[in-house]
Amino acid sequence: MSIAIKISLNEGLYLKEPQDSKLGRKIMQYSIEMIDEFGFEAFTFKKLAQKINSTEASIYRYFENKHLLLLFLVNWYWEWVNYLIGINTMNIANPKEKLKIVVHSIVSASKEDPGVAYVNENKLHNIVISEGNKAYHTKDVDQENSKGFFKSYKALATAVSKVISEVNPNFEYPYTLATNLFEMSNNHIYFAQHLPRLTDVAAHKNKADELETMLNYFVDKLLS
Amino acid sequence: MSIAIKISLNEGLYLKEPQDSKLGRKIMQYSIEMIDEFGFEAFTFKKLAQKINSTEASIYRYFENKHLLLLFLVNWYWEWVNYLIGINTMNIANPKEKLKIVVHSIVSASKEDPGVAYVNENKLHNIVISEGNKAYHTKDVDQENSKGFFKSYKALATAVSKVISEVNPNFEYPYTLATNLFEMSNNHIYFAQHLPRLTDVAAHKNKADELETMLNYFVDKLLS
DNA sequence: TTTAAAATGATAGTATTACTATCATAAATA
DNA sequence: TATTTATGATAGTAATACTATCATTTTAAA
Repeated sequence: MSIAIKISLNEGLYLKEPQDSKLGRKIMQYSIEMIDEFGFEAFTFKKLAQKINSTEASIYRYFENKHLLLLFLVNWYWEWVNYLIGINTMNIANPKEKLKIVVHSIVSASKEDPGVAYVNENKLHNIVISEGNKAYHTKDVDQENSKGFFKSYKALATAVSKVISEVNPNFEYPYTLATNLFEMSNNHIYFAQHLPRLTDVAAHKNKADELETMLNYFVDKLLS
Repeated sequence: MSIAIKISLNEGLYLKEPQDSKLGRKIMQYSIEMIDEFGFEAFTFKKLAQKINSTEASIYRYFENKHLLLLFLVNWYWEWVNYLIGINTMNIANPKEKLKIVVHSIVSASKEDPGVAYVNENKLHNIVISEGNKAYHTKDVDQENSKGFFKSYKALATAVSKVISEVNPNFEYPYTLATNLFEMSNNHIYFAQHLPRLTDVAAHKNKADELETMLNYFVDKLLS
């Protein structure tokens, strides 16, 4: 028996659901690899087409452009994290414990294997870390937002903010803290790797553990 | 009498110092205007050349490409904030008070007028908010970092982290908190404007004041 | 003031990017 | 088997991101 996970995303993000066809899944798999390897700026549909022995035209049948592909991938990751949080905190009554699990899920999502063959969660996580905020730092944010292209991120922020409010109902900034957890998580992994003077997370050791400890410290202090 | 402020930046950021010539200053002034208006992606040297009645070739004599121009502008802003912090906290003995002034300087830097005619600090601040992290989210970070292209940001982070450590010498994450203050400041202004579900800062009211209150709350809680 | 040097303008050209369009063929489905 | 549907092959276009060359203007030195 195998359980197939398919994450449903806003239909405006793609022209044709890539998860439903061989070519579509190849596009996902190899775009993740190539963006991770060469960076989003250097990534083009032409290069991707060559890599997977297809054509530019075929890829354009799935995604309007590479920005929407990035948005699709990033949304996929956010959905995945949200899904994980849901599973991992299921049946946990204690809010504090719940929030610890949330933090752990954010930091370690890429280590859990969902069994989606065409998504390398580790590489996708790297993309979210390095290129993720390009997904919403664009002149078209408002228009894209009105189409629901950031729904997954908002849903995730809302879910986490609820746990935060459970821990401390008087805390005035649950949404801020929620998004800040994601942003910090991404930023400080990136800083530790590339700009170590901007963080206290050491580059050498087990970054994820250190990051998790740090986030938990911030959370505890802020909600006490 | 007039005091001319000239912010010195890493020489690798430009081919020819733009602050020293009429054309150079025009490039700074109008690139700020155009990036703010149309966004970094849509901004090109060709369009800028047309705007200022110059040529692409001439602009390329000042900056290798638009990414380095962005880096230059963002560094300029970081230097400017650092300079302001230095001035504003001068002769303030109490660390807590000092840190409050630091926070205020970060949030309100763009409101202070340095008398640099060719830099609209307000628009530049918008650029830092919307496009700032593209400055260091690139495949060439490591190489650019080794050339000192992020020195200004690091210097700023170091300066703020020192004040943080003055307030609480036992706090283990002074650099993290310092950079987090900048990132939060930028993010939550942006969120309030474009993705309000991601923040507790209200879009309508005086965002800067609200943001400042929020940052002070975070700082106080974390350092208590 | 002349002269040389430096800065800018004018123009052209190239490889790449980001697409769109059309038609043929292969694969899946009814 | 017929017929949608998906993909491939190919071509073409406008814009981008440059580089190169030479003429002209501006500035600074002699």
